[in-house]
Amino acid sequence: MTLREEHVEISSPSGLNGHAPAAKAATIRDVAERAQVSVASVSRVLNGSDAITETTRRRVLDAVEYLRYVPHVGARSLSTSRTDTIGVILPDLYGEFFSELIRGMDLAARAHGKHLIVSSSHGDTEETMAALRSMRGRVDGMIVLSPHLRAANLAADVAGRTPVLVMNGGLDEGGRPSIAVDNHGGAVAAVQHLVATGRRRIAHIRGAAGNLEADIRAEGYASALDGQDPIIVEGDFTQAAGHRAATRLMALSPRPDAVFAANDMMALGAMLAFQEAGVRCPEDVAVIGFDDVPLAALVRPTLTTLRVNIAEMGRRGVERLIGLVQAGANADPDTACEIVRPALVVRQSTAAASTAGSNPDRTAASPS
Amino acid sequence: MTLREEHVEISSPSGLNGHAPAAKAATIRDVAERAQVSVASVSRVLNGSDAITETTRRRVLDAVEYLRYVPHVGARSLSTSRTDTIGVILPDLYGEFFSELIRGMDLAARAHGKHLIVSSSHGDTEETMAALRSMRGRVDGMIVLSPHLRAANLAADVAGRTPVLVMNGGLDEGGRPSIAVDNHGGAVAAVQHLVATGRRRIAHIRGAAGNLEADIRAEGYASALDGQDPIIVEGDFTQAAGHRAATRLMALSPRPDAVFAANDMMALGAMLAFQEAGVRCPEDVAVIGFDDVPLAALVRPTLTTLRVNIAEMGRRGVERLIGLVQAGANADPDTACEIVRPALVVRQSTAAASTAGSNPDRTAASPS
DNA sequence: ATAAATAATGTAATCGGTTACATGACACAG
DNA sequence: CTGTGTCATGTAACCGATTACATTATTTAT
Repeated sequence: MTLREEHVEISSPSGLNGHAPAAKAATIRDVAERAQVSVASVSRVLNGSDAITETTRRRVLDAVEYLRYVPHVGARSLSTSRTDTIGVILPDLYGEFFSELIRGMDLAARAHGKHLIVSSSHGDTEETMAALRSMRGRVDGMIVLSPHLRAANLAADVAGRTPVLVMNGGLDEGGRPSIAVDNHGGAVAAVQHLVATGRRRIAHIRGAAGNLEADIRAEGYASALDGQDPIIVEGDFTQAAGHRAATRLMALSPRPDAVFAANDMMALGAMLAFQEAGVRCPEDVAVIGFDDVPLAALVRPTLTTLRVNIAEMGRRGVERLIGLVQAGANADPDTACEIVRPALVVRQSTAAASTAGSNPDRTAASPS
Repeated sequence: MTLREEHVEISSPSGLNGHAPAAKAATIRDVAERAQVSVASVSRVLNGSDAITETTRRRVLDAVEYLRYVPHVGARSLSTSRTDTIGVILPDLYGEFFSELIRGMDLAARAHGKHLIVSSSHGDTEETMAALRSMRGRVDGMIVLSPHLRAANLAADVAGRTPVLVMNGGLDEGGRPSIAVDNHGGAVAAVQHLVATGRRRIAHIRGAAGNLEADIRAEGYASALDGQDPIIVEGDFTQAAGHRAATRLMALSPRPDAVFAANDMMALGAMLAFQEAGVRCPEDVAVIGFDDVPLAALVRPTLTTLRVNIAEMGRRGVERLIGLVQAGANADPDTACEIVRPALVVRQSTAAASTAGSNPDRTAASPS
């Protein structure tokens, strides 16, 4: 006991609501002192682990309440070497894809009492590494999204002991735990759908060069063409690129009667370009996208696409990572690559040249 | 010096890349030992504060590199009582509004070397408080978005010493540092624009009841009507609500010749409903939204709306909060309410019944 | 009644940084 | 050659939790 007087605190004049004035944050020792117990007991009550008398528990909880005590996270993490935080490194934060992903991750994280640190790297490999380094030690595990295979693997390296879950769309992860969309299968399904609805000249607007998912989708497209020669134009996943690509496709003769765009935004851009040029969709040209962003159901004609349940994927990612963290240095390294299979969602944009109708099948909330 | 032998480390057989085997994470003491300096010097080098010989600096940095040393964040935060992390509590994570906001915040955070913890509360006041409590001590400051005035104020209370920046759309923040959209001014501008383009029966589709921003926009609408009686139908910010509301408006006679929806998603829903019913936009009815989500420029007719630079708002928020954190218990409490004025973006949906054309004035990138 | 087992609580070491203060080295003036 | 000031570095206390182990109280067995 120090020299400080020990008498019971006189309820402060301003303490009308029964709270301490608290000029400085209370520590576990303050709580212990006020509850007349040891710091060990306080810790035990707060972590619900050991056997504790009901009396003690009450006393501690009252003191906690009165002092508005919140454990110091840093101190806790210092002794437990856990942070209850997981880091997410994204190539970008723009667009509905990432917002959906974060939503799913947040859901899972909350459910497990974890916190989420997000950071974007603007697609730059070097920045990805920087983000990673700065997160190291701050999180119990990380989820890294990168369109480049190399970046993701480097990441897992730099991370050292920190578990890393890779989500970069590549299936071949060299034994790293990962989750990936079946881009190949999705592309094949898209082409087959177009073929099945009678299309014969199917073009592809591909994603950014060097982007792993773009490559795989393009490859899937080419492999599914039944005899027809591939018609591929470059894109970069933006709506503007889709617009430009469609313009180039219209200049071809014979003009393609179907377009498989590597993502929805490009598909939308293409649809607008066709519309502006008086080329009717789906009558003259069918359009199919990839992702099923909410927008796909809001445009007219509504867009046929391959649905990836993005939020669900984010949820799974977090859950999987938490598993990895708990496994720790255990055996059973969970080295699997989980594959998410996109589902074909047929809407108006690929109708067989005679169907119409209105079926706004999804809605999107927006706040403010 | 302990009993452990002190001889120079034999370069490990696996250390081909010049790195330590590192079975456990290196501490500052390991670095000090390897660099043959004291922990104080290591700390000084790493924090760049004090005077340090070039020789020492090199030795330390080499050791850091070799051991892949990363300071333990918890320990650091324990002694400095800083976390270099800021928390963001959102009512929801759904939709483009929040994704844009987070994007802007991330940008600013990175620029200042801060980390971002995000969490959503699903609009529930109780959950907002829970999120807040669990973040307390984990962050240096928080940004709280809440559509309910009460929640935001409670939040600032619960936070205790942690600085809180409120962004809830309410202008009257009782002296709390805040950033808010000028919802009233925006609504007035919307109505005035409709009046100026010759509309005479202007209806309003309002946002969710109890939502502060919805209330203010509705109030602004009513106040700007020049003599005309208000025509207000309920909504909840979703596209589906806009659709339903428009259906009800079409049943009125005489039918309104203009609709001001409290956000873009409802405006889009309304436009679709009109379109399906054969009511032409803008010829028969003008539609104006609020927010300027990327989608607004992608639909046909393109949507006139009030642009709020959401990402910029997020950036400002973080910057402002960092200011608050640095000010600390200083005087000059920075109690201002910063106001963001939305800008009218005129597009096709409010053309004066004779204009047409194609002007896809914005594009949106999407990744995968 | 006493020993042994069990339950509840307390004491103090520990985690890994930062930093006030102490110490040592060195230069230069006298 | 000594004293003094400056600069670089080292020592050790401290931040606030957790938890192994020690201690005390309580129950049960004999």
